[in-house]
Amino acid sequence: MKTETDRPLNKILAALPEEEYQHIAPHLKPIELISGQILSEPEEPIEKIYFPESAMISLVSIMMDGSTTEIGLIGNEGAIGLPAILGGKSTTSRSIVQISGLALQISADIIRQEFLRGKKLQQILLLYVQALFTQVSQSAACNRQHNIEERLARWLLSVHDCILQDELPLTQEFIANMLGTRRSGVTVAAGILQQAGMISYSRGKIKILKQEALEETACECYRLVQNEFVRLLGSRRG
Amino acid sequence: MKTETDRPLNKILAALPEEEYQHIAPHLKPIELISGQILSEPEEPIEKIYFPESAMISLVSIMMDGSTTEIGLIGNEGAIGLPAILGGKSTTSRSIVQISGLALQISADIIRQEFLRGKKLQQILLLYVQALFTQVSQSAACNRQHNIEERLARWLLSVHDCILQDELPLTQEFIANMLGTRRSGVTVAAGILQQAGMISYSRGKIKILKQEALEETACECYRLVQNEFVRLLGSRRG
DNA sequence: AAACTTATGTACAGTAGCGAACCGATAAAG
DNA sequence: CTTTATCGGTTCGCTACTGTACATAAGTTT
Repeated sequence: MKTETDRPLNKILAALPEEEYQHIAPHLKPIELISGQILSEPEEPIEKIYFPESAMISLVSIMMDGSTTEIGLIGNEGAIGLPAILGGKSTTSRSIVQISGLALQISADIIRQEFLRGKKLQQILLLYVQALFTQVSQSAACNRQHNIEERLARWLLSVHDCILQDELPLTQEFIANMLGTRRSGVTVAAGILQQAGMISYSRGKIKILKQEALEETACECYRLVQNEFVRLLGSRRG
Repeated sequence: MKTETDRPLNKILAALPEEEYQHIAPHLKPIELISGQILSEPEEPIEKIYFPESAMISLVSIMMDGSTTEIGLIGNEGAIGLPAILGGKSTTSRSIVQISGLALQISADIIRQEFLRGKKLQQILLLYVQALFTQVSQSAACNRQHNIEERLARWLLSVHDCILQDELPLTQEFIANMLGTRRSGVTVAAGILQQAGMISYSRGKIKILKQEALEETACECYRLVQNEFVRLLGSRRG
């Protein structure tokens, strides 16, 4: 009688056939990630890959003047440290934990080795690369075309999808760093959403009250990216 | 006595070992691409991959209101149609020829087959995916943080690097569609650059006069992406 | 309870870029 | 050579957002 192992919440790992999962399972190490923790800095060699279980991580671009802009958002549908697979060994962005939670850590070498076997893991990871690519692309256009209110709504929905809780531990200052705007700009936009009853917040705790209304307020980018995640990976995410 | 084949200008193809190149060479078909020509639309299945020789292609995001924003720029250092390799079969963006020239066309199936053999072609293409990813990421942040003048200078330098001519056949209208701004905004920014003697233009022909001065005017994104291309692929590009 | 820290609310002048229009210049077409 | 189309220059009121500053409120520490 064959025993099936309990599978992680992480969608990539969960989608692997038993045989492949067994290859890497012994090397997966559960790690508690804490909000604000930095997993990697620009130019820094990437030694570990993380598969989020309940944590949420942002990829952030940092300009010379110190301003920051989020370029990607990763929850349990994805993985941090793709350059280890693509071969570049480092990135030009920072990986920072946005929302505390668990992740499974594994050595970059081991995952790359398994990737190079060319089986299901490779297939899924490449599809995920494309999904993330779409997300980043859309953000590039979104940052150019949409205003703070639309982008804030989009972003809140995306985070909500990532962690599946109705209360998000996020200060406006933090959000401003992600959206690449002033904190006061976030206050104003958030005020409008709150006035309309879509969210409520106080001191770093934001509650999503009306998901549908938020989706109407958000720009088209939310839906577009979400659809592409579903198409490519068969699951939600914006 | 073994005959080495003449190699394409395209950097990816040029970097392949002879044996691998011979696998795909018979299937490469030279195609003349004409400015304005659309290689693929959002959601459209990708059947062909293009390796630019002298042409330049832009990846463009199109919003529902018709506004466009360039998210990526591809010259002879790269390839169009990566989703064929990543497995997604289509993109959410448009591939449009910006500057006429030659490209080598090949069926997506054949390149994917060769890619899956897991040799040098895979290695190079994955590195290129990362390089392009960096470019798009940086554009996302750049679109948020930098003004038209800086972005225009960056963009002109990037195009210049892509096609290696000092005269660029580009109307301001076209550029505006790439930068995601009004045409009149481009006119003003271009006017400043021309006043400063960095460029000159008339009726769709832009000349780069002072590369160095342009680089000082451009935002840091130009250098950063260029450096990353060099690091990953050993060649210039912004 | 007082002092401090952190998060949020608000205000306001200044600016970049939008949106739209119009005009002139140059090139292409008849 | 005249007409037409395209491209670039310019203007102008308008808006969103910046940059900065200060005020209030809710937690935290002492």
